[in-house]
Amino acid sequence: MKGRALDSRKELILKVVTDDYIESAEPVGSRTIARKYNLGLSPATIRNEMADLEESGYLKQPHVSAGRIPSQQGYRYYVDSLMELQTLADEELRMIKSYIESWSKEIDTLLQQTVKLLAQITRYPSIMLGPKLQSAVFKHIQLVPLNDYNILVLVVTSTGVVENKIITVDFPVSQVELDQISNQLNRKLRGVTLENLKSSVLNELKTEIEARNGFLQQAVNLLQRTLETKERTRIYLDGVINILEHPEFKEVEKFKPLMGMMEEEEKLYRILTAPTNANGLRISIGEEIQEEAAQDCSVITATYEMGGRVVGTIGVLGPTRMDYGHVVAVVDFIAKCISKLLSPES
Amino acid sequence: MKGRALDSRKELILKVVTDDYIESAEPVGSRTIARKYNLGLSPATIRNEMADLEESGYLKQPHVSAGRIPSQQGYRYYVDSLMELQTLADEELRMIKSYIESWSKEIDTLLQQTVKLLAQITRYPSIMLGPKLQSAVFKHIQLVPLNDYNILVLVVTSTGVVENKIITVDFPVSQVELDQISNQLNRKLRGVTLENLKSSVLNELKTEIEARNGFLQQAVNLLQRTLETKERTRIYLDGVINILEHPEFKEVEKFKPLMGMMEEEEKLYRILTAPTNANGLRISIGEEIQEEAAQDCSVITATYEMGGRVVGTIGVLGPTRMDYGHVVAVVDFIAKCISKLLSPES
DNA sequence: ATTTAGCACTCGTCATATGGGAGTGCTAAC
DNA sequence: GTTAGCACTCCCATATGACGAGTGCTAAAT
Repeated sequence: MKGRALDSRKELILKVVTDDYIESAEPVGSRTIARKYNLGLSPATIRNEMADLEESGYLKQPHVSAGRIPSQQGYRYYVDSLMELQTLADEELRMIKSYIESWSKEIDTLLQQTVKLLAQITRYPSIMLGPKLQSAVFKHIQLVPLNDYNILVLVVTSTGVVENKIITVDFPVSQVELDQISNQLNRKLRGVTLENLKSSVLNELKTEIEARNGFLQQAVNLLQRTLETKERTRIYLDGVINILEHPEFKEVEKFKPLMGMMEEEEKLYRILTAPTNANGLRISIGEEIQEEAAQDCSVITATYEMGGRVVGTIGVLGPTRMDYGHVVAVVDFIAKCISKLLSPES
Repeated sequence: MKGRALDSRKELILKVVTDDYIESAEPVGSRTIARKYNLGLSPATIRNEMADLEESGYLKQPHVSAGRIPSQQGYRYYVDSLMELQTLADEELRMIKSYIESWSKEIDTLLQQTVKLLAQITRYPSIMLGPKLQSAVFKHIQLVPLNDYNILVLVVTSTGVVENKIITVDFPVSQVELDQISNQLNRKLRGVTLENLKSSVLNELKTEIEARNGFLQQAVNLLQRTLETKERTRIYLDGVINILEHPEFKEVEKFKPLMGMMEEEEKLYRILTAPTNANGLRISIGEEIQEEAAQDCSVITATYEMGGRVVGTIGVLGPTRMDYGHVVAVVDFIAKCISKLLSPES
């Protein structure tokens, strides 16, 4: 009974119930449906259908004399087959346009602005993962001595991302020596992707220069250590306040676990990096999110690219009773915008 | 009547009322005081004193048949004259110690950890302002061409802080040319504080090299633009969830404006940079905070230093009914810790 | 003059009762 | 297969009243 495709009238009713519940946040009853949407069906018929839908797991009742609301399975069916993708409103396009026009070349600022924009348009908390280091192309390395035993390693990649790490060494190294090393490394490594760099190039380099140059050897080690310990890209979060607009969180106790989750980068990271399907879009509903605190939430994410490669994820968190049709369209569109902004052709 | 010093018995009662209210979050009545604290006074006497304290503005009543709670003026008097500074608990010292031992040399990570620690110990939301750029000492500049018209300007300061900015130029500049420029600038500027750099040194340099070198001229302009547009240091925030533990925020509507405020860096910045007194400690109560959304809150901040100069602020936000005696001690102590960590003597 | 006991009064809180309304399932008629 | 009718359930908003904590005031005690 579960999971079977529904006949078209049941689909219609499931769709109407879900649409209405998403809009009103109130359980929807047969009478409401008959009155509000002209389906040519009497409340009694609708009741029968709803009872069937409940039995097969698509709807549920908060309590016996209330209307129906979609179950997780119901939302899933809705999202997969029933939902109407919305087109962006003029106002929204206007906001996006003005955002694109005033984009910052500072990647950090740009990402911050992007996630703020997404939160503003969707009116849900929005989360974004910075671009993966791996897919960037090596551009420049600079070694700056801070004092005798501490060296600042700067790695610049093709899009202006700067990674920096402080490394402690056992013996003093002079500025001049460091400059030499930087220069040699720059010559050798320009144009290599960090991924390759990490996995193979550095090791080749190491054997190649074996014994030829003690300092260079050291420097390669430094670089390797830098890339290795650079654990995770920054996470951007904005619009947390938006979720408080929804009645399901009007009690603090409901909101608290979610707030806790959003303060743990670790958890946000896990949520955003769950596997996605081909086109990069992903919708996770309720328990599909592997996260205790978000059982009553849904997450919509899209991946974004940089020069044709997927490098990061942007997404929205909301109650399961979320405006899927709208948010999917927005997230998808904005992910495409950021991909364009990050892939320089000029 | 207002603001006059209180006689010792009134002080005692104001202190007891405030202490008790901070602990219980319930209005405190004369009977409670007489029973709980052995002051050798009858409830009636205490009532009379409380009536006086209310008349002169130190206490107020939520409603006529409830106990008293401190007014803003009452808290102010408490904080200035009555509060007992607590000493840190062993557990807290242990946490701080383990934090110091595992400190990260990445300044960004270090600040993140610090504010998390503060939030954990105080159980209030904690905010921290990154070190002001101005007081840092110039260490290194690097110009990296990203493509023909975009140049990444990297400025490294004495403590390993990296500022980066992308600058667009009108005509292509080659890597070699940029290297020359970087080198020259590095020679000239090493050891100068950014403050001096911004205000005078760069201008001197500009006139000095006038016409001698077109590129160098350009580069100085770049540097100037970089330092100018680097508007504000990053703000770190953690432990927002803690404030939800307090009954004054059990209704979402009370919490919402605060959440909104904490998502606006602009506002956090203003709160943290209000003027402080000599020793760097500041306690702002209720309306003393120039921020609509925080009228029922207090902020305790301390400044921290880097090589003897005040460079930033760290603080805690809580309800006016805040555990001042405890939080002041912790904030002060942690500010001193971070000052030590940031002022390298090794 | 100050302190205290006593007392009437206020007001918020909590538990209980009550009625209305929205919605259901079931049955019988269409 | 659909629908009208109806009894029934259960939430919710409102009213009610008892209770208790706390007050101010007055008068007596110190």
